[in-house]
Amino acid sequence: MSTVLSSANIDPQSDNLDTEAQPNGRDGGRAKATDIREAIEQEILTGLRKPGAKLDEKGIADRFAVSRTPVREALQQLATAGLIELIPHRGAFVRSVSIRELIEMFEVMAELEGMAGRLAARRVDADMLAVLQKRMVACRTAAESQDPDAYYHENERFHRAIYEACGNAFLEGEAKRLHQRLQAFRRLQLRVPKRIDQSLAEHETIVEAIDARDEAGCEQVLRNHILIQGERFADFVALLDEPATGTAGS
Amino acid sequence: MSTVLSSANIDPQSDNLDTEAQPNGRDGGRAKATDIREAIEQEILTGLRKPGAKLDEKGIADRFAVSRTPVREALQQLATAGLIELIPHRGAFVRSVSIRELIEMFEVMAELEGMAGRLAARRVDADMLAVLQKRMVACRTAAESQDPDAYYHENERFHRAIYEACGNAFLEGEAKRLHQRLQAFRRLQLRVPKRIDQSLAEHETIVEAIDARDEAGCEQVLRNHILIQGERFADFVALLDEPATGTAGS
DNA sequence: GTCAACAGGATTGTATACAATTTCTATGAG
DNA sequence: CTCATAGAAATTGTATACAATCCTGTTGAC
Repeated sequence: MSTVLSSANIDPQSDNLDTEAQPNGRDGGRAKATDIREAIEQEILTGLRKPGAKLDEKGIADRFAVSRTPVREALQQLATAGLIELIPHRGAFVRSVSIRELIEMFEVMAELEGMAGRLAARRVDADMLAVLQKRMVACRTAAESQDPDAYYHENERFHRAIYEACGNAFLEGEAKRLHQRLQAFRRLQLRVPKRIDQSLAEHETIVEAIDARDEAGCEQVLRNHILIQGERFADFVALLDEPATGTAGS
Repeated sequence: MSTVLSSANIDPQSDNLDTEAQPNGRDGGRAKATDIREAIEQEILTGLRKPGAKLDEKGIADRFAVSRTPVREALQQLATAGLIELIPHRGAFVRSVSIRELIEMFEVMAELEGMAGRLAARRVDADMLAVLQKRMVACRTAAESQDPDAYYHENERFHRAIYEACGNAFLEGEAKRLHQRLQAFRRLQLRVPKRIDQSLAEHETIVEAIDARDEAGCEQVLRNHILIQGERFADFVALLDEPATGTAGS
């Protein structure tokens, strides 16, 4: 199975992660299946629930003060989305993402992003271009503030703007889905010192290419923009390797 | 909402499509949630269940001789996969695919296929190449038999072989998923008279490109190979237009 | 001391019961 | 005759109960 990121068996993780982890706002809207799905999804993507960790139905049900029924529906959805694995009669487990699979995902992401950029360069109108430029400026501001989290956020919005500009709603959906799936890793990746400056420079090049209606150029830059993240990330994990690695047995 | 393919309101479709439509084989293995999902999925993809048609929980449950619980789980999965739409307190409906969305999906499919071809040309080994050639020959045999269904089947296997040869398991999964999603439309598309011959010729070009390790060439041919299907299909529906079109209001 | 077999407990999968919401139908006003 | 409204029937969403399966700890044979 090769190396795996971020092990489970660190903490039994009693599944009542927090007593305060109530759904949305006060109990105004009782937790529906969708709320539960989103909550757990977020916990997985942010790394709160570690790969390999088991998701206890009863525990989650108790935490949200509902029965197991809506919890199971949420788990079904998460399984179809590929975030967890549902083993019959054994339970639900956060899927372990191997380095290999992660690189593969970045490879596909790069292709989709490149495609979105190419289409955006072909189809963008004045309004959309203005939005993109605005998002890019926001990225620059965030970068200057030297706050990785702020940049992370603006970077997110910038890329989503590109998806939206591509004029292909289906592609937009697929790209957002995969983007979200990778978000936890992308975040880590931005810690690398000079990466933010480089990322920002690439953003500028991307917007210029779209402005110039340079389809091939935009595709190329955008694709590399993502691929670099994948490679950098691979380097990153190759460096630590031991610490948080190896789920079952290294 | 623009034009939509294949309307629902043709037949109440009493949801007991068939009394004989029992699950797998005899009742040896009782119908689990997965079986139900696959059965319904197939019914949707083959066009048996038409876009907009409602999926009655109780009806399906009765048909498979189970309670509503596993049926609901199956529906959840299908909703996440994008095949049906789950409207709260209203029920599950087969998603209507607009022509626009369909073209968008073909556009993405073309990109993924092109990518798979490019990677296959880069990474293929002797064994995989042999498999591809074998699949291609099988396509030729089927084409010569003038049997659209036979060709459809072999065509399916040929494309899956390319996905498997690309060396990116994640891409392979995504491509197969989308491919399956489009299978119903692809099938229709092959009815066009000379399309099979042309498709076969393209297959031969693709294998040659992979054999020659011509990444760019293979990507190009494969991408067009899919895009043509999308365009042809758009032409196709534009032709009929009226007959089986328009779900809510034209 | 090690390993296999078995019983008990715990957890998942399914069925049934009930609550919440929507849709259909009938009634009556305008 | 049309439309709005109220109530009944049907359907979805959730909770609870039960069945099937798996995990754990103990016992006993070798």
